[in-house]
Amino acid sequence: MGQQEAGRTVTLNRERVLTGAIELADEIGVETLTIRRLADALGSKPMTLYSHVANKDDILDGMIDLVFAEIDPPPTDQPWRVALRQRCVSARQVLRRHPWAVPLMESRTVPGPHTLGHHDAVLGCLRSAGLPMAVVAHAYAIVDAFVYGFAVQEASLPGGGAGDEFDDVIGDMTAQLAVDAFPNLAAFTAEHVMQPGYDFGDSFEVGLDLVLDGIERLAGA
Amino acid sequence: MGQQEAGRTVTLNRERVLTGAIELADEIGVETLTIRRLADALGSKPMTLYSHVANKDDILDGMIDLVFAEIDPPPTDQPWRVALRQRCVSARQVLRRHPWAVPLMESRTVPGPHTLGHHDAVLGCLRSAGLPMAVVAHAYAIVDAFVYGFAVQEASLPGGGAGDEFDDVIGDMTAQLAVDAFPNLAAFTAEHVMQPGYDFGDSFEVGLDLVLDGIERLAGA
DNA sequence: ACTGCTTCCGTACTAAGTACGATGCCTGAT
DNA sequence: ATCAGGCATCGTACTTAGTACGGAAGCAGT
Repeated sequence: MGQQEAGRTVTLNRERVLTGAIELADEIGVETLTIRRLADALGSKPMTLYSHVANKDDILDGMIDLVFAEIDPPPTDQPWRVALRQRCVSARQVLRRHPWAVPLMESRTVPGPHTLGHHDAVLGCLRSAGLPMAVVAHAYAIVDAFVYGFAVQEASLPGGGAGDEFDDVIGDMTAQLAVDAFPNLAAFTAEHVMQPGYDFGDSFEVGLDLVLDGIERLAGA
Repeated sequence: MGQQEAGRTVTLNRERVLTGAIELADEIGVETLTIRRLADALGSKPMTLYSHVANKDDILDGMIDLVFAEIDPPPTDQPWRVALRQRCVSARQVLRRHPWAVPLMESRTVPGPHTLGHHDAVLGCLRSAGLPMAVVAHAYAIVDAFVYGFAVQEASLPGGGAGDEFDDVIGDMTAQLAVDAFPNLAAFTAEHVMQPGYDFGDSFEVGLDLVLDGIERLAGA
């Protein structure tokens, strides 16, 4: 069993298929992730994977579940705000590693065990703080909306973060028709985005704290 | 020219292809949206579409751009907070009509004219309010993160909103192993989600106002 | 009616998911 | 040591999807 090269070890199993799929998706994206390419990356053959997973959807579901497994749950020995903040920062890091994850979530409606466990932990964090259920519900929905939404925006940014081609794209765009047709966009780009030191990601913690402030205020009422 | 049935009118053009694609995607989702099915829906043939669009990616890009065109820009005769709120509510409605839109955005990096125009209008709303550029940047990033993220979550909810199958899914899940393994999730579901009158969507305006509060506070500093 | 353009579409090639059945290695019993 | 059974692996092939290519069909202007 096993294979000749590429994949390091012996027998394939579900776990190995899924982690391989995640690594491949990180490299080439989910759109271009195919069973054949995945099999190649694992040093295996397409049909072999089907002994360990039901079908491609099963792989996709499993990938999402493993992504949730990567997110640190909120620590239980901290006040809820601190704990929730930590898990959000962790979530953001994970989603940055796997930019395909949030969009994929839209189509997967059956949550896996790690996903459920993670949600359970977050709800536990909020519930044990004594917040009323209605506030817990709002808090979770709002905080995750922000985290997921920020992740989507970061994912759709050109470039991996280097900024070179990003500047090029924006530069070209600006030079063309943008200045006349889209004056605000042009000014914003020139006066802010193109300035040294600008980093879209800086808005994350600003927004997160702002959201947590709001939740806290909600809890007070 | 034209065709025998289905599609209403005569000659095909880019616009008709794109709106047809959007309608089809609303019905069957983007995943299952194929050139062949789209051609069928338009009463045409696969290859015919290629005289009006470059390829499938071009269709996808065009769909996203039309979605942005559907979102009402912030009214210019209102204070920024009111104006921004209105455009966010509009955006949320549009993204609810087109649940596939946000996930699709992740993979499209070339914005179309309507997209640029919309962004320009929102930036104009914030800039004309006299907010400093840094605040404008944070505000836009944070507000849109929330709007997009909320849309993704709503899209991944089971059921279209009827709630029947939603309850079934959750009910089954709860009944199984959930109560022991995921006590917080179980309690949350039983005590809150399953209660009559619960609507996930209610968190949107709560969150939106909370975010806008935060932005306002940011602007004050 | 003829030329040429625009629009359309029939055919066919390639990539991708995956059903089916065969092959070959490993284990435990003789 | 040999052999039967089982399981992981894979070769083949069918189906669906994107799309290149070249031809046909309707219309304008001469």
